[in-house]
Amino acid sequence: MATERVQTLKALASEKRLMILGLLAQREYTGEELSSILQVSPATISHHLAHLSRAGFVSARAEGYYSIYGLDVARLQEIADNTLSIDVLVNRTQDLDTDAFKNDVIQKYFPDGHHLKAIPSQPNRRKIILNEVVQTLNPGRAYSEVQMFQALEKIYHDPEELRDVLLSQNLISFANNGYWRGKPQASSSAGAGIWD
Amino acid sequence: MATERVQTLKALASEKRLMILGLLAQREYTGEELSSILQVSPATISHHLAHLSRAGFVSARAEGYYSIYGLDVARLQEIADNTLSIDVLVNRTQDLDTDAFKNDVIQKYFPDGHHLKAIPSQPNRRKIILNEVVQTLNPGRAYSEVQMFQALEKIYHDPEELRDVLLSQNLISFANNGYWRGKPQASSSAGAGIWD
DNA sequence: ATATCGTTTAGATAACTATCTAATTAATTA
DNA sequence: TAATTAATTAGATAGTTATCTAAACGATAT
Repeated sequence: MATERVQTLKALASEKRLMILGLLAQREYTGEELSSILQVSPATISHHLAHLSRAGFVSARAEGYYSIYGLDVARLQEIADNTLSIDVLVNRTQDLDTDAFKNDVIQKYFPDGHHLKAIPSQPNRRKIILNEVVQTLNPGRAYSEVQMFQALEKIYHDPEELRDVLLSQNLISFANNGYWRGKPQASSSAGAGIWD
Repeated sequence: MATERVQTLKALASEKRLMILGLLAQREYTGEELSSILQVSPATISHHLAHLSRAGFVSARAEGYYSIYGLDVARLQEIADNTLSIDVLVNRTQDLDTDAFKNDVIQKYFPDGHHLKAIPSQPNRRKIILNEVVQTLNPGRAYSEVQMFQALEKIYHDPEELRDVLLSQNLISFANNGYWRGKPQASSSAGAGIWD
């Protein structure tokens, strides 16, 4: 079943029902009157009114064997204000996994979770994947040429290509004789022995 | 085909499409991203976006072989303000024949257009029919007992009953020795010879 | 009491909608 | 040029909805 807000909008998304609302906005009507005016059977009118009633737009009052229907004007305004506001729409996306696309891409390029199958050519995929690769590097230290090679070798069959791509995207940098994740760290007068 | 306003509301009356609107309210998305997040095929996303696009809520911009979709915030507000306002709803009832019920009743009780089949027992039908009967009387003159009998005899098989019912509903009155349609006319010193 | 009346419910059917897969298109990359 | 990619369109199917007729219901009228 659909959620309440969709049921509410579906109640409105019907020519006949909008006409009923328009009529009830002017005065109360019985079912048989609506049936004559809208040229549909009483059963169909009953169906439409039940729909509108469920959504809270109209209320019925019994009088003899008549049901007399009236419009709840405030409810209409409430819908216009609340159901279609940006805030409400945004709020209802909270349950969604907005990282789904990112995760799908990662899943596809790291089928086993560790080894990169290929470097994506499309910029959006490439950005996601390279960002994932760079997570495996330590941001606080320098990598020698060999160390970077060894680190990337675990991930990809062509470490040098991967390194060059990371460089070109400014995800790693080269400074003070070493590679760094992101921008180079403020060097504490680097010398021999910084390669742990 | 449904009217434009119904198409617009139908575009909104869908959980998936409301979610798309909620997402697009936050930033632009491509179709494939929406496909991942909402867990439906790209074809289905395309279908939903076409729907929203037709209703004017989203617009697409091509970038490479991507379509990048964005939300028209003003359009949402416009819908909330215009489609669901009482004034608009009332306006759209102008095309309806709001006398349809009355006409149906008249048709049913005057099958040949002239002779009243029966006096309805339900107040709403009775009111319509008696009002129709009284139209056949001249408002500017007095009717003698016999004249009233003759006038109603043309319409109904029991003129006396009809006359009494009209009297009880105050649709005719008795004053200055004669019957009048509605309230009695200011008599110009009535005497013999007023029975034309 | 019996019949009548407006409404509602049940059941059936036709029209519509959401969704998928497959084919097509337009653009990009190798 | 050939292969890949995202988007769209076409066609099929399952689920939903609008509408009708007929039956059931609750109240009124004869």
